[in-house]
Amino acid sequence: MTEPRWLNADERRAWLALLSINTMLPAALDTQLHAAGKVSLFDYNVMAMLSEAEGRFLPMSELAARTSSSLSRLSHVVTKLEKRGWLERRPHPGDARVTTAHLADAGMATLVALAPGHVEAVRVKFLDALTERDVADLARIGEKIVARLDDDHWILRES
Amino acid sequence: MTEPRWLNADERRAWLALLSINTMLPAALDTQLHAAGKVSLFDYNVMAMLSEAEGRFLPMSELAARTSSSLSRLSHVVTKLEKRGWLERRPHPGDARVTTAHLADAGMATLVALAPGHVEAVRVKFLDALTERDVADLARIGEKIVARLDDDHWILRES
DNA sequence: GTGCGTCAGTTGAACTCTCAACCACCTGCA
DNA sequence: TGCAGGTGGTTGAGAGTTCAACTGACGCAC
Repeated sequence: MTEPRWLNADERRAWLALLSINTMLPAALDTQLHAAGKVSLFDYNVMAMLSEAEGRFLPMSELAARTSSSLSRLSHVVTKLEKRGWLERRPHPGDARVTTAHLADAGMATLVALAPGHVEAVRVKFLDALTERDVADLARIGEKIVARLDDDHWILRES
Repeated sequence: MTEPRWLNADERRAWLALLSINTMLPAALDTQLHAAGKVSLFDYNVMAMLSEAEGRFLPMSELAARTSSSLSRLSHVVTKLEKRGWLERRPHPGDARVTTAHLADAGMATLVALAPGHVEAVRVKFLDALTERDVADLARIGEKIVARLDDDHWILRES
């Protein structure tokens, strides 16, 4: 039971800033998306990830990985989005354990309608505060943190 | 209605990384705190902010500002923590609209017991992935983002 | 081919958060 | 002095999230 290493000034600043961003940034983006189309940031992301996948579908577990969420959370949300006609669940032909989530045309249309406003909000609330250099640094540092939290996270697969 | 400015490669990397950190980091710290003492990261932070305040109390609105939360969310949580005997609400002598939240001795004891494990988790899950330089960069960039989201956020008051 | 451990996903209950409505009090101003 | 508007805070309902328990299906071992 050794004395814990408390945080130094920069560590504390970095941690407090991250903590604040963590609550304020999703809140701001949620507000914009909810006003524009009664959609949460998480809902949006689920659909965005599907829209970028080949064939616009993914197994539930892969979709959970790409949204950094639990399967349980995803399952509840997919049920909700399915009721709105934006998504569809289908059994996987090769493995009966697997369910795939497909982005329906109505979901794609919603996404297309929402995307410009959302991207603009991401810029206004976040990216516009930074220089090009900052953005590159943040990408690098952010990916280090992601790697620490999950060493084979999908966002590390490409780059 | 001009064409939206889509994200370039670094912007996309930075945004996706931040989004992932945003869901995974609180989840990891919540898990540790919940295992150690049935406390959420937000609960912990509420008590930590009070412990650092002079006299170990703050008006609800100031506490909300320091935890980047809504007054409503804070009020519910304070009610919960009050039931556990860790906090106490008191009326403000000078202004009857104001309620102050006081950290009780039992709350302070809980915090002291939890702090070493929590700080260690912050290091393991996050800071240890970074160099000194990274931490300084992140602090600087993070504070820029915070400023963009709330230009007189309390963490900007000191530095 | 039967049995056992694991994997993919779902569900319901308990808990948390958000949103809007509300109350009490303070402030300024006529 | 009295009332209009703003501030600080609480509450309840509804939406969302987590956790643990559960179902089926795969796959390998014998």
